[in-house]
Amino acid sequence: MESRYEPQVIEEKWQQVWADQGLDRTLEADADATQEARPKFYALSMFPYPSGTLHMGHVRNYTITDVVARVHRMQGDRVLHPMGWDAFGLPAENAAIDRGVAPAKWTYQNIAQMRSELKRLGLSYDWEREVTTCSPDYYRWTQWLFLEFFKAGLAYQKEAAVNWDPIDQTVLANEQVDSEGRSWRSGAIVERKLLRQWFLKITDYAEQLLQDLDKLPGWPERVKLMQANWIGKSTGAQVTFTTEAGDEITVFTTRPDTLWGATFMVLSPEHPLVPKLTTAKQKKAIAAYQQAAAAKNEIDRTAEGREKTGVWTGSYAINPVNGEKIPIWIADYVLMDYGTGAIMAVPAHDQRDFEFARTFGLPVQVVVQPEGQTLDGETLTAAWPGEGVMVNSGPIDGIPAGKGEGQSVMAAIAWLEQHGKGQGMANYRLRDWLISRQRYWGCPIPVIHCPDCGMVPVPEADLPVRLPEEVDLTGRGASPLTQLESWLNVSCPSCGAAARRETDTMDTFIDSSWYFLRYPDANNADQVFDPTKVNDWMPVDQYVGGIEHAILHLLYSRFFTKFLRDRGLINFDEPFQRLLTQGMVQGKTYKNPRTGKYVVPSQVADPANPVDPESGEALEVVYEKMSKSKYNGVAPEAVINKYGADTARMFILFKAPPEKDLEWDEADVEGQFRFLNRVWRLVTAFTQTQKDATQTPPDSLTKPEKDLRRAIHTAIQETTHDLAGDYQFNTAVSELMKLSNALNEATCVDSPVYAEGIETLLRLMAPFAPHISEELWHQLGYTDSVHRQAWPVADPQALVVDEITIVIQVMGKTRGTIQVPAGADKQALEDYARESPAAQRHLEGKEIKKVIVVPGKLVNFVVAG
RNA sequence: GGCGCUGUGGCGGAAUGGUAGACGCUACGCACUUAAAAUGCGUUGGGGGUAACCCCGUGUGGGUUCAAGUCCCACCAGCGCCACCA
Repeated sequence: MESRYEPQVIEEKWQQVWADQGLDRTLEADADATQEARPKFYALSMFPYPSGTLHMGHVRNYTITDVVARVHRMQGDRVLHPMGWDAFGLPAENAAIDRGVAPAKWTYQNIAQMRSELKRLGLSYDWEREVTTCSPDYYRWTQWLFLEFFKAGLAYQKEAAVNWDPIDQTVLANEQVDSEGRSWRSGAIVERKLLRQWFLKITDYAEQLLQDLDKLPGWPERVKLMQANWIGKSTGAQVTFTTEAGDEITVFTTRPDTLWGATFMVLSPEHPLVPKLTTAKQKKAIAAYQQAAAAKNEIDRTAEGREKTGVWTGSYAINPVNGEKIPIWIADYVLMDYGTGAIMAVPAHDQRDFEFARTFGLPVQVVVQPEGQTLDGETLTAAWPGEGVMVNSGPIDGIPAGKGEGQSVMAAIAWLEQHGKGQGMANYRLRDWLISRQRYWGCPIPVIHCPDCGMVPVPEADLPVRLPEEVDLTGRGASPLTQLESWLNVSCPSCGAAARRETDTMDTFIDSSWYFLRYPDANNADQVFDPTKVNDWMPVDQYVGGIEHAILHLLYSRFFTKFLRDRGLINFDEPFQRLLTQGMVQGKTYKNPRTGKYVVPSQVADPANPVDPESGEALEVVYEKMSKSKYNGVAPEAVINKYGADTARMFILFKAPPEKDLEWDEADVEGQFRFLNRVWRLVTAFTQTQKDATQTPPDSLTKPEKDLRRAIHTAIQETTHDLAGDYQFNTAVSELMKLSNALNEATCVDSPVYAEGIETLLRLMAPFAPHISEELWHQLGYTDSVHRQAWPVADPQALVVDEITIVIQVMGKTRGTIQVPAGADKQALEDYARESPAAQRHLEGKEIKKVIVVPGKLVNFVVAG
């Protein structure tokens, strides 16, 4: 009587057994001191925000990392594979506002829910190292790290613009402002308001963060490119202009060679020198322009497009290279927070400056003359940013002009430096990181404001600064922390005077910028971590997560790592050795192409030929990001209930390469379930006929045995290859299918080779489908876990073949194949090929000019005519 | 505007410069069944031929090579990131 594959039964059973046995507990470096030192492997998935339910994207992310962790365990590494919760953030506050549930309660309930869902996936986490960023045990050390930045002078306050909701009188996060610039809650047009904010000085690390991207060969190129773009280094020179009144205005330019063509200057409306430069006559106009610019939010500023606006200050500056007197304007196309907030305008060679000059009738001076043309400032219709020869440029006249580090730029920098008028330098687009949030559910910034001592850090012994849990959240007014007198009022740690706590909390990106450093020593109550343990486990060997974190999270984590290295806390400078950015999981939608509306799948009568039940129009089937409004979400719970976790895991790995988007298709899931059923029948049928699976293969094998053994060892070789380095889980799974097919077709079911095949299949399958592999492994009669078995190693002997297939080509076209002895040399191959019917057929009457022989592959005849 | 990535059957996708389409899904046919489901077997890029075989085919156009899905150049389409960045 054959048993049935019932994933629900065996999955629950084995999850319990593994938990009881502590199968997934991490092995520390000193755990097996008597044995040979084992290599460490740190496998990490980006930890989730506990929103309440698991979605398919999570399943994909964690399954990938789990397979990697399991393979490394079987290969003998000691593996760290932890999980935790990125638990601070807005949704908890929203839940509190909407439903009156305390953020902490809501968050911990969600964590419990998601943890139990995660456990049903059979992920091999060491749950004893779980971290939760909203727990005082964790954020105490977040605060401690903040103080390290503070001590190092890298945490500072300055005025910065925030999104201000004038109706609710509250600060909004960028995500709370819709595309039209309105508050998500009140619907009011969001204003910009200057408030004192905390920053981390990430710009100090701009150059290192850029340079060290080269140290990351295991990262996807595009992620590195995105980071490089974000850091945005440009090289050029800094030049100081002096006004008639003697004030200095410094500008940054990437084209110092065009200095001789600067005909005016433009300052950002917020530039501190503007009031001083403004003449009495211009005061009104300037003030009006500044006010208009300040009121504009980012949306308006970009929506305005190309139209150039600006006002003359009434003052002039002297161009340091030629002594010319040029007017100083203000305009909002010059940004205060890039470069110096001021530019020299070279309208002949910069399109923006050109447009500005034409709008306001300012002079245009050509200093780069392209070959074969004579540009004239009067008649120019667009700026010439290209190459040419320097003209009207005094000392650098006649030098070829190019972009970037071209000759003219180098010459100009050399001249500037020699005459003390400027110097070559680099500028970065990267800004300092604004980390303060005027919100409740976050890590409190551990600072006290004393009327006498000023800003005083909370002493280490007083950490953590606990986030009070008894608060009312309304979504209106300031953060509840600013109302909570019992919490707010403290005595100054330095002088004892009455003082007040800082009420801002930290950006949640801070919490996630160091969590990977906590896992190696997650329960340390005395230290942020034991450096020995962190230095042992770090860096993360394989990090897996969504591409949406390509810039911020990964950049911030790199910044933290470099900073902590500089503080002497750790001995490495990059946190993530290898990075895999997995693609999205998309759901199937039925979309009416005319109306753009989505139809509920249950209303589609014939899925093969979908029509709109209302209009009868044909629907198109498109895969898009899962969402309620598209009726295309698939809940992991439902899939596990129906097919089991093993099917879900296998399907997700097989359906697409990990970095590509994956189309969730029920029919394919069925197919995957069928495969596991085939394996089940294959192995259970085997255990009924074959008693001893442990026999060693005999010395001489029959042909079918040899063929099967080759299939087995090819599967080992290919699967191992697909799991090494560039993870190709989809082809690895297909290798498992091939091996299963080979065993199904094999005739030598009584041979020890067949038993070897069955065992190998289970071992190779264990990381992918851990439950069914374990169950069948035990059905073979073993009592130890399949997950504790060694990863199989391909036997080169088994891969040896007697005969190989050689391709016959004529003029590069394949004309047939021949079987030849495996050891045949070049000459023999050519001889066999000449005699082959395919060659005979196509060579008849032709003159052979050349024969290309690629041993093991092909013979190609090159003929005349 | 700048910088990148991707284009392969009905579909998802395989192919160290060397037999394009592995593996799977779908569809069709057959077997088993009273029937269905499940399962098993077969076919499944296009065209021609009874067959052996032949011709065409990896977004488009060129090139390199004995040989190109793969390398180079140009273009087209889709996607991503950055963007009044001096």
